[in-house]
Amino acid sequence: MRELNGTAAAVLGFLTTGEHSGYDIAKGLQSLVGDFWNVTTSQIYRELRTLASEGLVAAGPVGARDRRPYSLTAAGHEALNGWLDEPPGSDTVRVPLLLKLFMLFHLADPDDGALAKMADAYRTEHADQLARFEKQLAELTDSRFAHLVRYGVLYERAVLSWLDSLPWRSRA
Amino acid sequence: MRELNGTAAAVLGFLTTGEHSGYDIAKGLQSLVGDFWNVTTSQIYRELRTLASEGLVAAGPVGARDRRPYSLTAAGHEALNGWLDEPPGSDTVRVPLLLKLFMLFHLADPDDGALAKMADAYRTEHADQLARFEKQLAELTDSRFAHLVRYGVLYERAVLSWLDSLPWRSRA
DNA sequence: AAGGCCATGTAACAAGTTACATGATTAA
DNA sequence: TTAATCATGTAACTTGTTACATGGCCTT
Repeated sequence: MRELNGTAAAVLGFLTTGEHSGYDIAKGLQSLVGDFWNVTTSQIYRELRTLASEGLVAAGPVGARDRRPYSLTAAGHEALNGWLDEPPGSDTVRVPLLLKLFMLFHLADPDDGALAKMADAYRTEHADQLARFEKQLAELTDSRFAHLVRYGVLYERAVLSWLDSLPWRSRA
Repeated sequence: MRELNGTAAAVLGFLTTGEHSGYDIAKGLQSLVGDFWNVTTSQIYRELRTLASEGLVAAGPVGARDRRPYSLTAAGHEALNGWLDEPPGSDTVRVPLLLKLFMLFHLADPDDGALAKMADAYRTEHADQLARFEKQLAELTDSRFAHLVRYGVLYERAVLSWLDSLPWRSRA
C-alpha cells in the first residue's frame, strides 16, 4: 500500500461522512481545511481516479450532469488509518512578498512608496484572513477544532505585527 | 514578454551578481531565500533552459563536468525589472500537522500521547528554525534584509506559542 | 422557451520532487 | 591509486493550476 499524500488522505477523510461527488469533496475540503491545506478541484478528480484504481474508493453509478458519487472502501479506511499513524511532513511556506522585497533590496534602493504599497495590499489580505479566523473561532463549539483555528489567528497576528514594525509602513 | 514566475525571477536576480552555473544558482538561492521561497536544483535547470530560449539569459561555453555558466542579458534585466513592479501574489502555506490533527479529531478521539508526539517533533523543527533565524539576525548588518529575517522570527515564535497553548502538550 | 447560472468534470500546461548518471577532486 | 565525495546535470514522475466543455436547473 503506497504512502498517501495529504490531499488523497483528505479525500478519504471527507468520504468517511458518506458518498460524495468530486465536486462536493472539493467544495467541502476547501471550506473545511482550505486554510491550511490548499486543494483545487482538478486535483481531487485526479486523486479520485487513482484512489479508485487502487480500490481505496468505489465509484457509484453516474447521475445527472455526469455526477459520479464515490464512497470509501474498507481498504480505503485502512489506508487512512495508516496515514494517520505516520508523522506529518514539514511545512511548505512561500511568501512572494518576501522574495520580492529581497530582490528589491538586493538590486536597488527602492523608494518607500512602492514598498508601502506592497505592504498595504499584503496587510489587507492578512487582516481579512485574521477577521475570518476570529469569526470562526467565536462560532466554534468544539474546542479541538478551535485549536486549529487558533493557529491561524496567531499566524495572522504575527504577520500583522511584522508589518507594523516595518519602517516604511504607511499605516499605523 | 511572459509573466515570470517567482523562481525564474529569483534566478535572474541571482545572475545580477555575474555568471553562474545552475548548480551555483541553486545553492546560492537556497541559502539566500530558501527560508521563504523553496527551490530545488532541478527546477533551476528547467528555468534556465526556458529563460535561455526566451533570450533572458545566455549560456556560456561548457566547462569541466558539463558546467554551463549562464549570464543575464539586457532583456533579462528588463524582465526582472518588470517583475519587480508587479504586486506580489498570495502566500502558499501548507501545514501537514494541521491537516493530520483535523482528520484525527474528525475521525477518532485520539489519545494525548500520540498528539503530544506529533507536536513535539513539530516543536523541535520550529525551535531549531527559530534559532537559525535569530542567529542570522544577530549577524546581519543590513537592516533591510534584517526585516525579512524578523518575519521568520515572528512566525516561528507564533508557532511555538501556539504549541505551548495546546492542552495535550508534553513539554512546558 | 430562452438566457444565464451552477454543477460537474476533463484536458493541457506549469511547477515541484525524486531518483539517478557521470565526471572531477580530494583524502586515505 | 583507489575510494569517497562533491559538482553538475538530466529524466521521470507527481503535484498543482488554468482553461475550457457541457448539460441540467432556475428564473423570467
